[in-house]
Amino acid sequence: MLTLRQLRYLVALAEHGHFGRAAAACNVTQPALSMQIKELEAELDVPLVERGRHGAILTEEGEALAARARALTAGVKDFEDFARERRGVQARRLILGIIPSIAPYLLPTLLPHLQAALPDLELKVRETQTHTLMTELAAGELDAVIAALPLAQDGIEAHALFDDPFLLASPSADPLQAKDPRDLPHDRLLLLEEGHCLREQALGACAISDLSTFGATSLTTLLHLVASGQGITLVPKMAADQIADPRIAVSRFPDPQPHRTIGMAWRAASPRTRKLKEIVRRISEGATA
Amino acid sequence: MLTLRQLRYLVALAEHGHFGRAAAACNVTQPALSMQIKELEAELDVPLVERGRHGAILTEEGEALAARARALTAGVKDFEDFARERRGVQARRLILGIIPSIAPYLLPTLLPHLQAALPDLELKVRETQTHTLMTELAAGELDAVIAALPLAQDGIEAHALFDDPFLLASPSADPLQAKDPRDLPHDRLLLLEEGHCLREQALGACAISDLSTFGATSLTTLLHLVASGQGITLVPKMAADQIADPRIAVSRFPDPQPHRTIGMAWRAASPRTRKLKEIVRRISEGATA
DNA sequence: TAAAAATACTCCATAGGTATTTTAT
DNA sequence: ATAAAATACCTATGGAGTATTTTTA
Repeated sequence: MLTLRQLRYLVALAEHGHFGRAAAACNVTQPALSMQIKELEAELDVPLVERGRHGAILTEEGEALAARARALTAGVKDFEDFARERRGVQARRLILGIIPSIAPYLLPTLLPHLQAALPDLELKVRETQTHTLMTELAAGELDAVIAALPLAQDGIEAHALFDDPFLLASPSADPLQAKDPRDLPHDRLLLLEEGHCLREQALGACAISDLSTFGATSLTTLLHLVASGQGITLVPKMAADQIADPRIAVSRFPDPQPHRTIGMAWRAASPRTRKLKEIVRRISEGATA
Repeated sequence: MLTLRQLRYLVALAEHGHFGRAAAACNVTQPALSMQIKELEAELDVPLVERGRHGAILTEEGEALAARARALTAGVKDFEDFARERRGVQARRLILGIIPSIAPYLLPTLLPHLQAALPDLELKVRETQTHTLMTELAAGELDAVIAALPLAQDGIEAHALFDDPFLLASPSADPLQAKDPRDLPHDRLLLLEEGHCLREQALGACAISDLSTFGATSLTTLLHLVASGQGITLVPKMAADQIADPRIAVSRFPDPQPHRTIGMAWRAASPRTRKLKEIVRRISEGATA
């Protein structure tokens, strides 16, 4: 008979790729975890992990099953939280994931606002790229994620918060007036590195399918490059509003302005759905006001 | 630490409302199940069940948690099936739920057709009302459900199969020509009893919010009543096509014809998604051809 | 007072720990 | 040669069984 323990261990193993470390993460010894994984493989009659000198790497089936196991353990977490919520001792802590291109601009206004409106809420924030955030959200490590839409996927629901238009940043020494984003000089366009959603969104706005130039690792770096005259880039309005460097010229595109929609996502089964919707309401009201 | 066993027992208890019978269903003794439920209550710190002379009835929290537990255990079942599917020994058995107002008309053509097209499929059919079917689907007791849309809900996805128009059945002795369904004489309208989706759909088509007349328990009974001149009713075309009784006059409504859309639903996490989509494709092609 | 669930207890399966061996690079 | 995982073996926990008591309608 399959047990939750086996699923938890599988998730840990997938996470760490190493029996010893996975075991440590579960507060058990390595043989204990090894045995349970072995047991799981026997029960399912599927090899889940390839053992090797450099730790454990999951087979294709192992990965697929680990993903499902993650969803299941997250579901169990929600089950427990739900019970806690019901008995009145609602979990005050809410762990929120935000992408780096929003966090520094949204949080300074958002945190005090939420703190005042929902004083019995202890917000914890984590900041990384969309992909990682969504994995962690699905695994129940985060309660909600704020990032650019679309975010909905299996078991995850997303709600729009506000639109964030893209502006054009160019060197003041050689300024460029924003017109049709599709007519921007590709060879001067600077972007973030692969994996940042901002890169994909900017490419989308410019109707470029691929650009093989080097990618910066942060928006700040990108703006430094623009300031020093190395090229132009697209900046979300939230970020553009805070540019103080006189060497950067910011210009608005004519309508229809290219933009991304920022939204918030959470597990559809989350027991905090009500509170999360409340937060969505407050943020989107705050944004339009 | 929460265990799957506890969730399974909770589901069984919710199902049977009786510790002894729930235990029997789990192939354990009554004290074993009692202890686990007690343990679960202690862990969650929530009373789940009210013990009484007439068995066990779940508290409000108990019901809510049992519903979640059902979804979780279904997820675990899917996890196991997924592994089986992966290792090639795909489950051939597929348990399909169909509502009574479709089954007798769809199955005779559908079953041979599917049998021929997918010979490695062993279909088992269960026939009850939509509500029961959807509960069983969510609990993993069924693999798919064919009923009138909308069926989508949390964790369940649904696809349209075909439209099924409503026709008007009236006594041949006193026939009524189908015109606007909203103009039908309410006092002559006969319907199924509460809980049958056909009743709600018919009421919807006629734009009636409520009708306090007695309800028949099956479409056949309903048609007998019409045949004997007791009133009129709406019949799905599938059923109407098979009416042989000369005492019943069937007439088609002018466009836009009132209709219901028949669809198929399954758990979004089902490992059989591919095969189920294949079935949807075959049925909807068969319907339009 | 009788059906249903809880308790008392005993037993055994199994998860986990420590020590050690095997494996793969 | 050495890190990593498997194996061997022991212990202890806890889940399940039988027998019995308590509860409640």
